[in-house]
Amino acid sequence: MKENLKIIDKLRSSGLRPTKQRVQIADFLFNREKTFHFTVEDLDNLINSKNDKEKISLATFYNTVHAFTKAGQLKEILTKNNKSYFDTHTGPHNHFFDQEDNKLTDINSKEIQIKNIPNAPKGKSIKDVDIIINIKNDSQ
Amino acid sequence: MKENLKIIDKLRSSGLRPTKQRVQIADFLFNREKTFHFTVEDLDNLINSKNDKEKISLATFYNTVHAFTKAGQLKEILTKNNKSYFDTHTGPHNHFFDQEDNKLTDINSKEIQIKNIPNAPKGKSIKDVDIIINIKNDSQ
DNA sequence: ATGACTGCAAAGAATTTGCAGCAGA
DNA sequence: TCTGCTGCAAATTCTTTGCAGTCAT
Repeated sequence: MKENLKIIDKLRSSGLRPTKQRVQIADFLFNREKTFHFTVEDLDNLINSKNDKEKISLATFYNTVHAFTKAGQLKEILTKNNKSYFDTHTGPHNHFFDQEDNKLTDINSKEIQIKNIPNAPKGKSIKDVDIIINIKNDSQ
Repeated sequence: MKENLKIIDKLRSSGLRPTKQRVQIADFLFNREKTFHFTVEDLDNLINSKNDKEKISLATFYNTVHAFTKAGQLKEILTKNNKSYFDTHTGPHNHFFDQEDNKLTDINSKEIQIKNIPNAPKGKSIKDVDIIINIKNDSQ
């Protein structure tokens, strides 16, 4: 468990106590090369299928994922699926969403440019911009 | 009810029977100047508060709105609210979403340009692109 | 010790479904 | 008449909440 020191630091620096469950979730989410897109249900399945013994409860997945999101360690992504998707890649970038298998894929932020973003209405300011490119199988 | 002939035609041309409920909903949605953004709950409230007598059931609102969407008369819009929003404006355009009062506003399509839309992955093609500009009250 | 966190189960919100009866063609 | 549509209620799905017990500090 030596390699989890940085995970524990990551938790602490977000004001989160490094509980067994959070360390396990954070380890699963953040100790990987490629960015990872998931729903809470995915997390539940993927993590709890490993532990035959101590299952982490759904409520804890929700709590933890929201805590990570609020702390800026995860980013929530919109989809046409009316479900919450999260992304371990928190920098500015956009996504393909495949409505046939409900899968998200990163798009390199450099590739897309939006021009002429209009001003926000009076009294409002722009918080962020979500761009989703919906894709489907080629029509055969 | 003479003016509803075009509504009835609109329904028929989408393969929908012009039932009393659908005509009433379509009349409410499409006989207006400005585009209209709504959730099913909004529709229910707005339409059923008028009819004291015959309320349209929630299931019918869902059925009808989905039928209209499939027929291309409505467009579904993504928001950070994990709720289905619909828009009577079906042409290509984008939206502001105000997370403080959960309201959508149209952005004139001419204003925004996206450059360098990447190619879809192998075997996939782009269906459409959703752009949402999230706004909030000015920080005071 | 104290405050935060977890797990469970129940509640809640949005949406879908099954099906009997009704209504448009 | 016949098929599609409506309305109701129950069911589903995703998410949140309340709270007692547990754990980190």
